[in-house]
Amino acid sequence: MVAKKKNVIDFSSSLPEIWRMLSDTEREMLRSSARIVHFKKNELIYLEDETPKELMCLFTGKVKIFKSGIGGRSQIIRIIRPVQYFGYRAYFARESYVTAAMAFESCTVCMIPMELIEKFLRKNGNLALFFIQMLSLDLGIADQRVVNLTQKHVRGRLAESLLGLKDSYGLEEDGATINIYLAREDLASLSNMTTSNAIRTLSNFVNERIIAIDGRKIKIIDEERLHKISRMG
Amino acid sequence: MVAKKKNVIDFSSSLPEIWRMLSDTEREMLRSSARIVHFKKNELIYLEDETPKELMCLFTGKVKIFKSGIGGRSQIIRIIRPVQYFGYRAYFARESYVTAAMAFESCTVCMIPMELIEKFLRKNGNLALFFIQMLSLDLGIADQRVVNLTQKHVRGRLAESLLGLKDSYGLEEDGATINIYLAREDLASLSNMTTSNAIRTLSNFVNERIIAIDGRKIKIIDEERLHKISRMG
DNA sequence: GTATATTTGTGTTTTAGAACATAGTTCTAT
DNA sequence: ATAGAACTATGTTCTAAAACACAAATATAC
Repeated sequence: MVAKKKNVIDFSSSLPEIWRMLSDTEREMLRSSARIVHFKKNELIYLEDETPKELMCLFTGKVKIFKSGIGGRSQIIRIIRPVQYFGYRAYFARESYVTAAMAFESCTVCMIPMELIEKFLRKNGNLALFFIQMLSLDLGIADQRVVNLTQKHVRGRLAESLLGLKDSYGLEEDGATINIYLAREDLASLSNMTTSNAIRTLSNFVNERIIAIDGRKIKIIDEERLHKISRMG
Repeated sequence: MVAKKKNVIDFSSSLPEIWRMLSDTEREMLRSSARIVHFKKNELIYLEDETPKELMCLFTGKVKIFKSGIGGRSQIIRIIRPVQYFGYRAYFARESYVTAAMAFESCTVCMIPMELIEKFLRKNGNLALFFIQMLSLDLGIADQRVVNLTQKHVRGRLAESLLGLKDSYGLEEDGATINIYLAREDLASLSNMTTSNAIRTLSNFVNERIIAIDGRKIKIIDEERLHKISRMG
């Protein structure tokens, strides 16, 4: 039997920022306490109200971070792409998770005990700054999102989501199709609208030749128009 | 002439968390580079697109952090009370400010060069953790706010804002009147609604004996009802 | 491979809240 | 002290988007 892949993970390329900032001893500690976990499509990675214990780094796959709101209506807060870190905010805030995370598709995630990370960053100013910068960027995005979701109309919000998905997950070989396979319901939850409205507005975009649809696959035809619609709200 | 108050600021009580974590040398450096600035009611403290240079700590007064959204429609993102730090996120993210800050009322603010703070926290794990924790708490609040502002109805959002104002600024001696003097327009901007709707909904709350109004002063009569309205959306 | 569940699509109805209009009231500046 | 500006209040109209209803098309499980 061939050696399992998980034992020969190249952390230096998989955990780029963190790995680079550590000393040799720290790297060894990290290597021995990190674990790789696989999640199937639609599997939950962590749940609201759980106690955060590990820093997670998405190696492969796609993840959504979501919140269940009023009357259980759930809302996607952000999406994670390889190689991004997630799951650490609540630990640092000394809170339970206020969000949940689910695999959009089959995923591999590296889990590192948060105690270890906290220990490292107390000594390692660069690592501390790295986390401060990630949190600061996310907070800026969250502030922007408040304005976008509350002030833009349905078309603007959907256009913005499509552009955001393209930014996060890129395009397929044809240079136009967004590289994600997403249910209309998720697209709606990301854009803060009902599923009906996501479907309807998507159809409108097709009629206006801004996008093309093949099942769940979305091809961007007129990106400039999308930008304009997103900007105008 | 009497010595100016600003020269005898007691940093140990005014900058509680940060001061406590510093060494004597660091304290001396901070003392010599910090400056105290006074802002009059409605004066701008910093502007969108400016370059962030200083950590700010509100000693006295009340401050709003706001963003101008689609078509210049402005929205209050968060409010600051004494003694809270603000104005540092954009520096850490290596961005320009994406928000602006304005004094609700006459304020004193302590300004500390961010370069100094960054230098300190690279060496000082506790200080780094302090900023990480503040950012993590704010990010959690921002995520919650996205759901609240997009899913709750007007009544729920207004009830939530009133309770938030009470939490931030407390009550007056009567144990019921919220200790802030706020225009309806600001209350609307905080709750993501039009001024008309803020006024109308406030009137409804008065009719329902949940609150009482005397000009801009708001007295909470039935806090339990407010909580219920806020929770139900 | 077929049955069942889920997702997608579209038309219709309803409603919350924005937009607008106008008047009375309270600040604020000189 | 008074004029003008800004804020508060309330009624009316209009509209975007939610809610609902029901096919049709896919996906998933057994």
